[in-house]
Amino acid sequence: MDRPELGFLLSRLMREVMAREKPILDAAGLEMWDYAVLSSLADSDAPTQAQLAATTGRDKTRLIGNLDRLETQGMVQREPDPADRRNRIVSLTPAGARVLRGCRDAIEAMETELLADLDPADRMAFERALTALADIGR
Amino acid sequence: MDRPELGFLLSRLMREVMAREKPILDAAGLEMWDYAVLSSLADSDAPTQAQLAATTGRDKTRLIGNLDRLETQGMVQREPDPADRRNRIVSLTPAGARVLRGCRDAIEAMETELLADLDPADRMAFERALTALADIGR
DNA sequence: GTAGATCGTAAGCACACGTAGACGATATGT
DNA sequence: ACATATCGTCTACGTGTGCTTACGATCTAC
Repeated sequence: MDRPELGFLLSRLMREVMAREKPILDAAGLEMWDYAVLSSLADSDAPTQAQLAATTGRDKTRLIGNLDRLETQGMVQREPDPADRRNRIVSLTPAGARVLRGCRDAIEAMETELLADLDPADRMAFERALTALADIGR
Repeated sequence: MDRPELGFLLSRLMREVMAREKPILDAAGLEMWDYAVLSSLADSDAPTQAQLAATTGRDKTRLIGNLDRLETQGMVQREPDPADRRNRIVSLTPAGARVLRGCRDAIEAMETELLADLDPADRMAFERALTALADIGR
């Protein structure tokens, strides 16, 4: 008997998660990538745009458009790096942090509901294993 | 402390899995989608193209090109459905099944290596939970 | 000071995607 | 019989994607 393949299971689950995230982000006026950027911004501090692109997995040149939009929406600000003025340091504004907080709460609630049917021990092992595996690609 | 988000963890892991699958599929001369089609073909029997598109998540019109290529490569055949001649029933040829078998073995080996560092109990719980979760979207 | 690398930005490219529209062949409802 | 719907196919469109190149500003090495 074949073990079902990791890739297929992951893509199916991913599609489901994204489908459930979309209405939440729509309500906040955010694209998927915007949210990824905001979220990554809240975790790492004072990243340059190149670092931000690397951590989010977004192309460096594509990131610019997202930042432009987020900046005009007042959720993000770009400041020159005093240490190296080629860099632009991106940071969350209070408004951006507030929007992000709302989305995160809603998404966390969605996720706990998604995982609710699992056996509690399996659920914790799942989160633990997933966290470990996601760090493999550094 | 925030629980890291499911979507981000999944996308990171997915990227890693796909990166490791790519050389295997390249060696077999298959695209990602080709493999998904072949694999789905091996599991469900006598699907029409519409059903195949639905189970793989591929767009109906995009699937046509993949089937064309796979058919000229002799891995797949399309036959009219005797019960409803509007349908075309897609099936694996022996050659297609052989190529698929090779890829599946290689990918399974890659996956066991990927999961090798997990605690055995966690690994089993992870697979169990992932399988259950992937079925949520039917 | 000069040469070379790096950062953010802009513009262009080729490609994959989903969607929609049309078409012939076929099936179904009345 | 006729109208309507479905299936596979093709074409066209708009969009998102990564990649490449170029540029000015800036830093680093020598």
